[in-house]
Amino acid sequence: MAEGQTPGGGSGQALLYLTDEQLRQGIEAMFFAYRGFTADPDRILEGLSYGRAHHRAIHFIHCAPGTTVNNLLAILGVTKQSLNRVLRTLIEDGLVTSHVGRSDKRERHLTLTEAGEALEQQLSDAQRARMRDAYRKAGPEAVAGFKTVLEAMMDDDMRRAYLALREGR
Amino acid sequence: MAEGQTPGGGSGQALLYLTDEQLRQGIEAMFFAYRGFTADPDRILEGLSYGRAHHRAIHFIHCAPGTTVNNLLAILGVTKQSLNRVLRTLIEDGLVTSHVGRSDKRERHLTLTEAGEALEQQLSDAQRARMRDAYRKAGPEAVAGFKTVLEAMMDDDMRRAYLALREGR
DNA sequence: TTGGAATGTCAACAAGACTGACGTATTTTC
DNA sequence: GAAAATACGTCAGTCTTGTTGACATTCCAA
Repeated sequence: MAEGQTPGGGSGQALLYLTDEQLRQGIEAMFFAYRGFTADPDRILEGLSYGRAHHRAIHFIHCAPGTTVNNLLAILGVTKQSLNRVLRTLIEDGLVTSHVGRSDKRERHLTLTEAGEALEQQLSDAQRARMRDAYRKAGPEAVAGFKTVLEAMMDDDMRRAYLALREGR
Repeated sequence: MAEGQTPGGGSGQALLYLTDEQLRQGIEAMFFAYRGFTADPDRILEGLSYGRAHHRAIHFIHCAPGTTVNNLLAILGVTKQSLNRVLRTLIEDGLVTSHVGRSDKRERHLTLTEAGEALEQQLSDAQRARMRDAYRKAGPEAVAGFKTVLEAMMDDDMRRAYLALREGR
């Protein structure tokens, strides 16, 4: 507890960006930015009877078509009961299809239907538009720094999942 | 819809960081990083009967002691009824005090008690520790870029609230 | 002084997370 | 071939945290 005000512990100058005050600002920036980050898709989903949970499922099924339920579970970090509620409505509404696996018939492979892809596009366009504006305002060097810090902030297994998704494309 | 793959529209090279794929990566990085960001405080609060909402209230009351309920409402972006439930438990448990305003008796001014400050320290230390590690790994230039992008990602009124908090200190 | 606006409280409800228990099909292991 | 493990679905119940609606108090201005 009571971490020092100058965490470097004597190296001075170069570590000014690690003061408690700087860190607190970063924490608040993260909080407010995340609100903006989710605001646009939330607005779109409001009208339909879907929520953020549906958005996340749709996003990752789009990224990894044919993924299994278990896979999705690991990425989203929720329980299967929780995911199942979401998936059931998406399948009922014809946005997602579930196919029994060929090699392993216990698995269900999830894919977006045409309607599902359309909604994904709509949500993704809105979120990317904000992201693009932010990136453009900030410039390429800032964006590189942004990603570096975010990556360092993840838990180890989340970073693995993140990097795996990048490679998969 | 169907935003182009190279959004610059001809400028080529310099705008490669604005491709849909780059933006998508940023979106996912944001998602995974936010999970890490909240993981440590969540773990601490798990044992106590508090959640993330309590953490947020405590954080901002700590930053602006004596703030009113309405003020807090604007920052947190929830309904007053929702905030009230959280505040009630915090007051009952002796972590927050609520004083009737002197000039305007409708207002309640909120402050952390000693116990409240202690919990704030504990939560904040945990969150800062992760932030500090991430910052240290990433280096000062990356951190500057990180903040620039986050700030550009906020809604206008959120950015105002964020900057106001920075100035207030 | 009276009526409207602002501040905050109480009650009821919904979304979405969680745990725990159970059932079924399939695969793997001994 | 029988037993254990895996993948998935479901039912039931709880918790946090958001919502709306109704209401009390206080302030201010017509």
